[in-house]
Amino acid sequence: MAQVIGTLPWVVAPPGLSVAPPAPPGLQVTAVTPQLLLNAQGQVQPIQPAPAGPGPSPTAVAKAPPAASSCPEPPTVSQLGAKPPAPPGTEEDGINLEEIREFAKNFKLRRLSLGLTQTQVGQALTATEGPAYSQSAICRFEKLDITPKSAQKLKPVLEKWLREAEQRQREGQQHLLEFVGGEPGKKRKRRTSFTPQALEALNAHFERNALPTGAEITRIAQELRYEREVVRVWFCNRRQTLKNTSKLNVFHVP
DNA sequence: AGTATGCAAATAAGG
DNA sequence: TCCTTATTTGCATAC
Repeated sequence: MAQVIGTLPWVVAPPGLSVAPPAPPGLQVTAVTPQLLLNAQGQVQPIQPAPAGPGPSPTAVAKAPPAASSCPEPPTVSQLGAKPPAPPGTEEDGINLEEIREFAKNFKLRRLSLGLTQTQVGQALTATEGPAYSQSAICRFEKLDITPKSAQKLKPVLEKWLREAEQRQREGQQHLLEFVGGEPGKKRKRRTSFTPQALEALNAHFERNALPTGAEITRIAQELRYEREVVRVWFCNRRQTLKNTSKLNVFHVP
């Protein structure tokens, strides 16, 4: 059977490594994130020409699609619980929902006892070997706003971390939020944030050709200064989004 | 300040 | 290798 943690080739990016931007002036390194301090990833971000307005106004993102958000979303744990017959022993695809619910509740309680925020837990998990999760993930887990499958995957990770965190507290609370363990670095690649300029360019390319060849993707990537893979995936996702939205519109003619 | 959440990157799985 | 489809997950920001 498939196992918990997937096997990702993405190497963990040790925080605090210096980027070597071969890029021209006006280089931008990943949008500043308030929640996570570590950026690393050593990814060269896109150049940022002259936007438009010299004004200091920060807000300038353009909303393209009107958004018809109602895709076939998978049911979350909490939703499943609201089903008619949901007596003791609720199970979904071999997953004990009750147990997960209980742990989620418990987890939150114990997290609070440790005096930690979701953000801190997320950071701790990120610093850890093994899978990393964000504040969002912790939040969703506690609320059970995730699929049973995801919850099942998260549970052991949180369980282990919590146990060790409590133990560390018990002993000298030396190193607050860190712990070693788990396998070698297997972490999800950090999510790329495209600049509005880059998105504009990407969309322009997409309009001309939604299915660029490998060579074209390479060119675009170089032009925009993003990893080729990132650009390739962008096109895949863009196609998917387009397909999904138009599919919806067929049945929803306003 | 923490937490919740919308949109969309990133990933998994089957060609 | 890279596509599609389905899904997981996180950045950014709203609350």
